[in-house]
Amino acid sequence: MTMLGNDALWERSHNPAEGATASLVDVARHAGVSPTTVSRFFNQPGLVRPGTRQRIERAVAELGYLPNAAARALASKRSRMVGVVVPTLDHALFAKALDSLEGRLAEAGYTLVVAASGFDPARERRQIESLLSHRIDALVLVGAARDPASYALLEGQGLPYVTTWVVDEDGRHPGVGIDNRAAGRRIAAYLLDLGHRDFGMISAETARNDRARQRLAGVREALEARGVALAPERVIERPLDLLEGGYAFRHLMGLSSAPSAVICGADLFAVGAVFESRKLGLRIPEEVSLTGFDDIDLASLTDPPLTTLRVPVREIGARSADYLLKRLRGEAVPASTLLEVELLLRGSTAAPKAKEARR
Amino acid sequence: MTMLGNDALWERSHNPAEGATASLVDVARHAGVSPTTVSRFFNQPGLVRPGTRQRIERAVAELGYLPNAAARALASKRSRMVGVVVPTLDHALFAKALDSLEGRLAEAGYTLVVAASGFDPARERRQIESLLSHRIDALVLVGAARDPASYALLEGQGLPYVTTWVVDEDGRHPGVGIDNRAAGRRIAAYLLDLGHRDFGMISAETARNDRARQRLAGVREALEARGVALAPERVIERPLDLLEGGYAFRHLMGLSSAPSAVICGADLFAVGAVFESRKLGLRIPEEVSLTGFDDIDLASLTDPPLTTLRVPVREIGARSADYLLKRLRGEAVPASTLLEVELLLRGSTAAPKAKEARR
DNA sequence: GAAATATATGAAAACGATTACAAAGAGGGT
DNA sequence: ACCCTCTTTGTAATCGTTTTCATATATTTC
Repeated sequence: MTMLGNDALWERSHNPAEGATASLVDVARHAGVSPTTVSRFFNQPGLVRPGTRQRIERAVAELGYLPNAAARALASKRSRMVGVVVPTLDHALFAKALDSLEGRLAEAGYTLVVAASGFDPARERRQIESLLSHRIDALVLVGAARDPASYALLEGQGLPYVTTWVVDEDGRHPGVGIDNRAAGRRIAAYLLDLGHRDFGMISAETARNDRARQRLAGVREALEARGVALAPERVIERPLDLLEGGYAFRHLMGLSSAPSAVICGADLFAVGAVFESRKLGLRIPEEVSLTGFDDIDLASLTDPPLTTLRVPVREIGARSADYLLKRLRGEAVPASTLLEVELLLRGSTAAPKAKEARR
Repeated sequence: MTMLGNDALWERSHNPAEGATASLVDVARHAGVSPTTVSRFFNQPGLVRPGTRQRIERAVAELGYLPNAAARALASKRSRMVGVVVPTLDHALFAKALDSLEGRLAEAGYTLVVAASGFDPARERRQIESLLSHRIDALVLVGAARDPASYALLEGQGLPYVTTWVVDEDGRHPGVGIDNRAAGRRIAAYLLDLGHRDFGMISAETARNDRARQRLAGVREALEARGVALAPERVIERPLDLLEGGYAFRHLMGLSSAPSAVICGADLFAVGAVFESRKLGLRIPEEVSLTGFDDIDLASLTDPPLTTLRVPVREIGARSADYLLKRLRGEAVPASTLLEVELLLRGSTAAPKAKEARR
């Protein structure tokens, strides 16, 4: 290790290769300017003269300087991090929404901090606390039903946040999503129009999932409006999973009077049901109509392809990001964004068999 | 708003409801102890007397105090955040691995910071810089192929990290994953043993994906070892997507001499191929054998179910977390963890048609 | 009951940025 | 030349913790 004596300043451990990460002060010294100027160089480069800018640039490169986000956050009270709490990452739709969310945020210089709640409100609250502790600048949540304490926390901090997948009916909380209840009504109405009167439904667990709850409620509403009942034993609630969809379908079709149409609260269930139908030797849609929800990739590939409601998942992520970014910039924003769901008519639905079409 | 004069200390804006988040100093004052003690209360509660502890507990509750992680990170040089850069979140396997990673880390009090690289090494490097800037305590990466500058950064900082899905052959980088090359050999050997000699392969884009590259290399090795060639036009590289698998399969089966076995570098391709086979009127495995890779949920549900190699995805996430947590605790850890892949023989493979079984 | 050892607490200096506020230089008008 | 304004740079306080190190208060020990 040769030492040439001409590098003037060597006050502390000034060795860049040492892993002793350089600080802004080191950069300033190296460039022969004040720390303030270096800070400006990063935050409002326009305010620093081109010549100075170059010297700083060089110092930064030579020292391999990386700003310390913690110090930054502490001093500026902005962390440039956005938090998100999803029920689970192990679900294509959440992951897809996250992907577009992350993309938009990264473009804007924000980093995404992720936590999973496992559909548990108490755990969600703890995750929110943890994120708040990290002083995130904004927060993305899924669904509207949660521990009131969670909302209290957010409002107490005045933190910008959005609820996604849903739009709060009372407009109390900003949201980017769809009207799950209306969507439920829509798919039920479609099947009613086809002539169906005997329904079964496969739903995610409504106790822990307000989207599922609303979809089910919408279906119920539409049926009741036409005087059709949906008996409790015709509604199967299961954890969201391909295989569970198959089991539930088998159960429904095994009832003494089997439904002529099965509404699934998620495509995953419906896909499972399609596979199961083959094992059962039941033809879809001839013997039973089947509908999904979400329009995952698979939905169009099954045999028959699924009639379903398309939920604009990536758009939910992107719009949530946009909403928060605008709020962070202090721009005005609509409280909520209601996205359209599209009814996709494919091969899994048809009029009920003649013998069933009463009335 | 009533004001009773008996709350002695009211020096600054001491209003908890105000959203003016209380600081540790506020808590200390409120509890009548020094900031040091409050800090201890959080970090080494054993060192503070039960009586004092209770007073602090109450002060914390009354003020709704949330520690400021930025300040904590700054002072302690530990952020309690772990970073991860995945190619994309829009892929069930990465999401699933992330889910188990997040779970393990959250248990241990660490928060997960997520970034996506879009399979672009330059973007990955930038994401790593951003994460380093946030002073993450550890980092999870996917795959082994990346901008050397990225590794330089990590080593320069002395940051604990793991590469996942792969295990570096030369042991230069700690890894938790499988031996993709050996897996490729394995599936090819199995098909060779069945008597196949005409192969096609559907692979993700090897230029951007070292896992795919290794799987392909493994297949090639096994074939060449038995004197079987894999012509370039028999290898289709496509973005990882269900539909692309179908297109590629159609293309392969349309070649003047179609392969008797198609090896897919991912189940997603294979599932797409199964759907496509139906459209083409090609029977699997009678007319063509098909294999997948990964064992996603769907793989066992298609008709026929897929012969594939099971990759222990959740275990990759969990073990990565364990590895990093141990390193963070300063415990000794094996440099790399090689996980087993399991060959699952299902219905999509069979001996080639007699006319083809030469030799 | 005094000395020695634990156990609990505190004072004050970091940590590495940002940000008012102040000051110095540059350019323009008269 | 002189004053004024605009641009560019610098000084010093601040953000909310952790962390030495020192000190005061219990608890043993003999």
